Amino acid sequence: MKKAEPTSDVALDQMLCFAVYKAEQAFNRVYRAALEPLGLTYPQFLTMRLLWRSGSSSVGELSEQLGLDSGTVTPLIKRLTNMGLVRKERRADDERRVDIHLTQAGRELEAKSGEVLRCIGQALQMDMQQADATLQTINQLTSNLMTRAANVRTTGTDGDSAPHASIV
Amino acid sequence: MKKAEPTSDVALDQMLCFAVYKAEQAFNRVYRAALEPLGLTYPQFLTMRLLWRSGSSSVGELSEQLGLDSGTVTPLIKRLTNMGLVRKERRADDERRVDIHLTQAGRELEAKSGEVLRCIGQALQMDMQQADATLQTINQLTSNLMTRAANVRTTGTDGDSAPHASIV
DNA sequence: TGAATATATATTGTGCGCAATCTGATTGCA
DNA sequence: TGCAATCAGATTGCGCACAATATATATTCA
Repeated sequence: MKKAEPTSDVALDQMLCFAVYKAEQAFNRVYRAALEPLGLTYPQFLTMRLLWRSGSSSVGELSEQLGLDSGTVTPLIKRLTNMGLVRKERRADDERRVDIHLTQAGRELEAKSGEVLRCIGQALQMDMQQADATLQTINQLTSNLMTRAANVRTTGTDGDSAPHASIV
Repeated sequence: MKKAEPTSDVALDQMLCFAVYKAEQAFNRVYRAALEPLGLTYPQFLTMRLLWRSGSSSVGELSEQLGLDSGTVTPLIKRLTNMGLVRKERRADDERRVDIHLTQAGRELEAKSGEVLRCIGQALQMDMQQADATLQTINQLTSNLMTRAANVRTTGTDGDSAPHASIV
């Protein structure tokens, strides 16, 4: 019986994790260029988009929607505050909460966001169908990973129930 | 004629960039758990995989294969060195180059990598077909983005050549 | 009421990731 | 030979991202 190979013979480019890793890099780089005129980073832009939709939101709501924890969001908000785009206000009826409000400058910045998305849309080079299909595919992947994220360690050596360790 | 909306009405979950962003997060979290016994981070694991394949490699080669610049790779290597997994050696025939060699401990760590990949494979919950299809889809996306990454700013207001700024 | 518990946010420490810059080695060419 | 241009790595500074912890407010319930 053949001993299981360590599979280090599979190149990075054939691994799904690496493909996602590079796709994220690629998006980030395109956004970096497109966002340069606004002076925002990509996570800052996502945060501003949430605020443009809602007007204001608590730190916790933003964290949850972005999938980030307070250790990431708190300093991000601090930078947006320093830029004069948002304002923090402790909620009266629950003083643990801190609401983030757009300032006038923050509201005005939305006008420039359309051009950013147009840039990215152009870089994407996909029609709606293809973009949507890609979206579905990636969401399926994420959904699978999140399901098992908690109980990854339950494996053991249960043979072939894991379909392929080679492309992971 | 309808004025172009800022499209902040599109939720993050419908945006392709955000889907990729979250997929990367998900992979990272699954890997974080699976790599805990090895004491490696995900980028460190990728680097070790390259070295397990090649035995040794220059900083530049590693950077290029990982798609990262020296500002990321140099300190990463330093940490692997401190862990005793690799060793740096200036190349004799070109003293600008620094080769990274596996140590004995570094070589021995490969034995544990199979279990990591088995973990991830299990978390993925996909058969080979599906995983490969997903890989192709994502690589196509990355490839599109990288093509236009350089000349993102060339847009102007050229109307509808960009298929959709809404899902970007 | 008052003490445990839970919740919301902030802080600290570590490790990516990248732009900009620096140093030293190599190459090219006048 | 000698000096500019180039190249390989390293350094610095900033901004995520997350685990662990701290702090302050709310809630629960004995």
